[in-house]
Amino acid sequence: MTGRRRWSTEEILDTAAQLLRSGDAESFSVRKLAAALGTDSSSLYRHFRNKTELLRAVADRILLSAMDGYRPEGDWKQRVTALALRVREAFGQQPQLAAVWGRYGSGGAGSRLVMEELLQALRLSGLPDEEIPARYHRLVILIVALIASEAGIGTISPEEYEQGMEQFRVAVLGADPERFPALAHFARDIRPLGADRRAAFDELIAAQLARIESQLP
Amino acid sequence: MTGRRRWSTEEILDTAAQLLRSGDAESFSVRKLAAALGTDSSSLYRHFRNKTELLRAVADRILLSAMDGYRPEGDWKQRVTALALRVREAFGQQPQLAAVWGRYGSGGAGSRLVMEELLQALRLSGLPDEEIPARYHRLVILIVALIASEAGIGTISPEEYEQGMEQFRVAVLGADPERFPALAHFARDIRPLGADRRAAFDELIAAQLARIESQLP
DNA sequence: ACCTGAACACCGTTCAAGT
DNA sequence: ACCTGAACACCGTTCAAGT
Repeated sequence: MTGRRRWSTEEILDTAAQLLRSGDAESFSVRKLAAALGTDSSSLYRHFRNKTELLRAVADRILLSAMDGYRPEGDWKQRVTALALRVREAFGQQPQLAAVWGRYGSGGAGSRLVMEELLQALRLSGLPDEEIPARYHRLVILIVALIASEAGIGTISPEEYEQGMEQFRVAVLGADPERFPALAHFARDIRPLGADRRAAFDELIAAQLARIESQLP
Repeated sequence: MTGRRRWSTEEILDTAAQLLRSGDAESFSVRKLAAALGTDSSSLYRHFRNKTELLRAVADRILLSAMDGYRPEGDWKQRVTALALRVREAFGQQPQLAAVWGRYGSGGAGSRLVMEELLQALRLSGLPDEEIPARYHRLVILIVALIASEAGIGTISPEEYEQGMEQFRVAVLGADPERFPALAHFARDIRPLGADRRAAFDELIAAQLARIESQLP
């Protein structure tokens, strides 16, 4: 409408982040982003090689915002826990970005901040330097997998969620006690995959940190 | 070509599984499945409400095949570990089904077998019955998250993988030692998210089992 | 009663042609 | 030098019309 106009990469990322934050984020597309910018989708391919590269850049900003105002506090275990929770929290608001991050990583300024803090915390644990990269790697795998998995469940549409719960109930509550004695016995207490994620997150991280601690020289 | 023909749900699932197993599985679509069956995609909507329901049914068969020939062996920890590895192995061949499973679960005969075996193993641990559902839930979250996350990384296209590695290397190897001392120090030993998944899987499960053990009454 | 063709409302990405 | 329109090659899903 206003004629041609050059968009900076920054403006594009901002608009994308905004679009993803808004309610209908489930159906983000390059075409919708272009429409929000008042241009055609083809113009965006000057700034990004493909949709993944664009989303990775936005995911990195989530990490950046997660680290905003961060101050390390407490012992190494508290620092790792606080860091993991911050990242989880930040992606909890943007579940589809969490999925991108889980698959491709982000590889920008935000991920550098997170990596640095996690490594610094581990260095305080008393682990010898040679053992830190492997422990670091496992912690990253754990944290990323838990956050991306939770986010994936968080973007299920209500109809699909209901379909899933229906089948879950049939499988669990309808289990024949002869063939599935344990399942029948616990049926009423078995929770679906999306339940109690925060508690499970805390506990699974704590277990891994306890494991590291128990193996200190 | 042979004129009209009624497809059983079984035949559809078989063909879908076969299609997903074959090389170009990355781009599975309802239309391609219909083409493989020699019919139109619209016919399939008589058997499934939507694509997710279809894929969930196929994912359940993966669990069924994972449990094929399974015999529990060893103590409870060995049983949990063996079970988790079997499921991981089965989905390793079908990564896009792992993604569906991680998001929606399967809720069929296969998932019932897995739930039963996991609960039976936990019952042998010595945990009191009241504590079993919560521990079970955490283990499921952990196992599902790790398998789905690994599978997600496994379906990245070579070009996208290379793009990601490029940015990863820049972020890690290019870290300024002043601002990122720990990252710069460990740069050469930091691995990408997809590396050493099997070892990380084993170790993260083991940590959780050790945690349960340490909290036995 | 069952199946199908055609359509609807979308995608990501490319590239010749325009200004 | 930059942007755009139009096209390519797809999607999942619905439903009137056919047999």
